[in-house]
Amino acid sequence: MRLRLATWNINSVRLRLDLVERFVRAEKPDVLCLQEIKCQEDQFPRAALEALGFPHIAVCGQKGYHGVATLSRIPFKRADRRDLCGRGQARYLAVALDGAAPGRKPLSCHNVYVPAGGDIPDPAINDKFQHKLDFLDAMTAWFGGYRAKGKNRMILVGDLNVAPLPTDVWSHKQLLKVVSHTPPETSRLEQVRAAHDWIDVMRRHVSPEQKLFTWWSYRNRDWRASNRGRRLDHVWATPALDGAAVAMRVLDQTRDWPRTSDHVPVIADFEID
Amino acid sequence: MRLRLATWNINSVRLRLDLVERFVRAEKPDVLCLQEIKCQEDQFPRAALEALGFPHIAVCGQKGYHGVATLSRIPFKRADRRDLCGRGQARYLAVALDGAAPGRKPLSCHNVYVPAGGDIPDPAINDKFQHKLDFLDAMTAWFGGYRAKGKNRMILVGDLNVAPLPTDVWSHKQLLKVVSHTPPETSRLEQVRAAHDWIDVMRRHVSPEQKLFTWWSYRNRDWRASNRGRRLDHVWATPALDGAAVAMRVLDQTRDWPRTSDHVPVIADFEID
DNA sequence: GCAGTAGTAG
DNA sequence: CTACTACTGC
Repeated sequence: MRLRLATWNINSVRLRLDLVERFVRAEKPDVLCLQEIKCQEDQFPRAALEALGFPHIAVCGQKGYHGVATLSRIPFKRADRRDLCGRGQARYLAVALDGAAPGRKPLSCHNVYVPAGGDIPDPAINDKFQHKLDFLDAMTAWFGGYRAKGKNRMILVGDLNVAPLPTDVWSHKQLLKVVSHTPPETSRLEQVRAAHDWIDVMRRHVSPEQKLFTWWSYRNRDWRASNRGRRLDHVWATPALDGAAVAMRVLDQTRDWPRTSDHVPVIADFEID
Repeated sequence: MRLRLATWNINSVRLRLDLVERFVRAEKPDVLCLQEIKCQEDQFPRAALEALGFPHIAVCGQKGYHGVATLSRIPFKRADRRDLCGRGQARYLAVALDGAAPGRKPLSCHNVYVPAGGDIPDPAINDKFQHKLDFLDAMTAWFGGYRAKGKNRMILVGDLNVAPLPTDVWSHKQLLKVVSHTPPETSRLEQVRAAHDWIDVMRRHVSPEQKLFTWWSYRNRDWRASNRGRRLDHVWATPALDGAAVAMRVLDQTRDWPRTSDHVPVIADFEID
């Protein structure tokens, strides 16, 4: 079957429910992973999103900040909300997409929101940066520990808050000392990736020599003209899914929608057997 | 000449500039008195309101709260910002409308925002209520002291935050202990009125037996059905203008406008010679 | 710049 | 319910 998966840091799902609806009606993803929902589970607009065609919804939320949710047209089980580095924050939600290929090999979807890391890239004086590095290390440990890692069919999506490649930022040189593109972050993200042999699906579809962004700050008034973006949102897949990712698109037109998120959605189409 | 004067507690002029424009284009007042502009003078949208046909603008503002402004199509002079009871708040602005009848008898317009008074109608335990009573007494002293009071042509408008008559509230009985309609307030407002022989222009046009409201709380979701309003906004004139107020209207349709103020405008037409 | 929080004010 | 003040976070 064809599976369309989308990820979007929505920056408050309650405030942008109308934009989620607009996006879903236009693109019809089968699975939609949201980050920064900024609400508790009981405040999540579940009914409206069910009505939009997602009967299966899992929410991992907290008050005011962070929070992730996975919406699905197809059934899933074992929604796993996990506090990966023990700070009591809602940043990781995994579901087993058993409805994607009933009776066949399992497929799981891991929705992640990595800490942004604050302003100063020094863990000694900025605990938020320390937390970000710790969280990335915890991801390495958690996913590295998955059994039979080479055979598992897994998709990891979300706002990883790191732009790993020089072409993932508008200026590699200017951003080397800016949180999201510093060597301690990019090297740790590479450790996360390598520990599980993750494939960077977006870069399978867009050459690493080409600039590719998913986030533009609200502070740039003309985001498209200045184009000071970063690729903070990612779609990864395990080697068992290599070749299954048949298409990928970054929906940057949503960045012009009224009162939108500073992140744009990323869509990946998988051909699952 | 015919002079159309309007008063409106706008509850943030910056947030509702579009509504002011809509009102002005529809009703074309010559003088518009705003209360609760909620900004300092340098934040006031002067250019936009000049472009709307008010070349003469006086602002008496403070940061965040209160504040009054008088906009005029016709020239005025001597804008008098006055702290009537010495608490450093922006609540009173008078202008001399010499352009209304050039070379003739003077005409002045006094724009007032009386303190709301808090929740508990007891000056001993609620200083905001004390302030309201003090402010009303200060108005009595200030206007009572105007020279040749019987001959002066003066108009006083604004949000006086008192509903003096039983028909100025939706339930006289239920509101007798609610700030805005308690005896200490209504008796003090009557002292203000009597000390200068002010005429209650609105009640010259609508019988005191008829309910008449200018404010409906945001908390009533269906304001028109429940109609739990109060007459907090007023238009007064000195006896020298008796008979000059040829028409009066309460613009309650604006209460249905999107994101509107909880107060509606009051328009009074004067035939000035 | 634009979310959320809390408190104050109306 | 809807303004404002601030603060925090991204």
